Amino acid sequence: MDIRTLCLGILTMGDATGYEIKKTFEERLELIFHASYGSIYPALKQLTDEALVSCRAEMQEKRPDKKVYSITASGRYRFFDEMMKKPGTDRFRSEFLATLMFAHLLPVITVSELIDERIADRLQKISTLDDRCVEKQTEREKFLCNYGRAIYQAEIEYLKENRYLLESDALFGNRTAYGRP
Amino acid sequence: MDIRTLCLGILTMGDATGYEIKKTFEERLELIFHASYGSIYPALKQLTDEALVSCRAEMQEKRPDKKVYSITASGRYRFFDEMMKKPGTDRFRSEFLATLMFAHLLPVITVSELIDERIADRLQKISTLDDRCVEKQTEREKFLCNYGRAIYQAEIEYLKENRYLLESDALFGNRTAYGRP
DNA sequence: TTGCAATTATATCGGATTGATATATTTTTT
DNA sequence: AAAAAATATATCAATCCGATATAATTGCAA
Repeated sequence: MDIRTLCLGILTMGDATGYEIKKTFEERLELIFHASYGSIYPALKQLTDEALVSCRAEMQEKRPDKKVYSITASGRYRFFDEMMKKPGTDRFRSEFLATLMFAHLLPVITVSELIDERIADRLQKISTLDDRCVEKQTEREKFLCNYGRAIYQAEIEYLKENRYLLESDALFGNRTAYGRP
Repeated sequence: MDIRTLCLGILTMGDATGYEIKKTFEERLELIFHASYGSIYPALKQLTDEALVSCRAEMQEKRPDKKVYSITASGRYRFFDEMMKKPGTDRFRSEFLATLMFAHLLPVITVSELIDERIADRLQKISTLDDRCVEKQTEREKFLCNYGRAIYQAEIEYLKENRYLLESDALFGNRTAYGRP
């Protein structure tokens, strides 16, 4: 499953411009998939070439033309076929966790601050999800909102209960700052 | 933080070949960061050019030479500097969740099987983590193991308790298979 | 009211990364 | 004895990210 497929999926929810698709990725698919303009615009071009989406240009006075994309019938079939494939494995990259992996090479204070900030960030994310979840939405979107909530909450609890392990580990390993005690 | 930096980090734990670094990514950093040969070998080449790692070739009879990499003093300094930077945001991509987002376009049975398989997969992952966690390891690695465990467990519980939301949603939305009821 | 930041909108480019593939020998399992 | 898995390095096309360029509009605070 690539960005092209996800763009098709977003277009099953209604016509949209490239800009709006990007916003959908940010606002509703943040927990699920990331995509940047650098992949969305070329994806839409390719999909248009393959006739999986159609594109109408809405002229606007004194504004660049808005290109509104619609999914075509063959686009819907293609999307369905893609969805029926077994999903590939998750791809995850966390610089935060990578840093914790080497906590013993860092000053204790840095590790503590890092964890504090992470907890604050997760709380922030939960509150954003809560706001978005009360709005009118499908059951599916509520499901995904609360899914994110549950995972973030579990992370916060784990960090609070176990941070001392890293903070004391760093204390002992930190006789010099460069990993050679 | 890029693959180069992570390779440096792995080399702070001891000398290794490209092959061994790949195994470390798979076995110990699976929860954190993904990297393939296509990025690891070029990374090691670049790091060597910058003298952040050194490389000695161990001749082996009737086997390709093993290239064993060691981190240099300037490599350690560089790694420390990178670790002191604020970590960037997590990057996540889940085809599983993306599929759930469009559960209403799929047959109910498919959604159910998908969730069953996901739960089975998470249980499998927990059991692998458990095996690995009992082995001799640092506090940090135990912390990360149990972190993964906590997140996977939270996911399983959430799926079990809320799957009915998607399964009934699919039931209602599934009058035709292509998203046009 | 004026000026500045944010939003709407499209697009491209270099660089990073993936997943597949090629090659070749040894060890382990069947 | 044969097949599969592990050890080991390396490259390539395709994909994707983050930054940047461009440009007009809207909203808000000084």
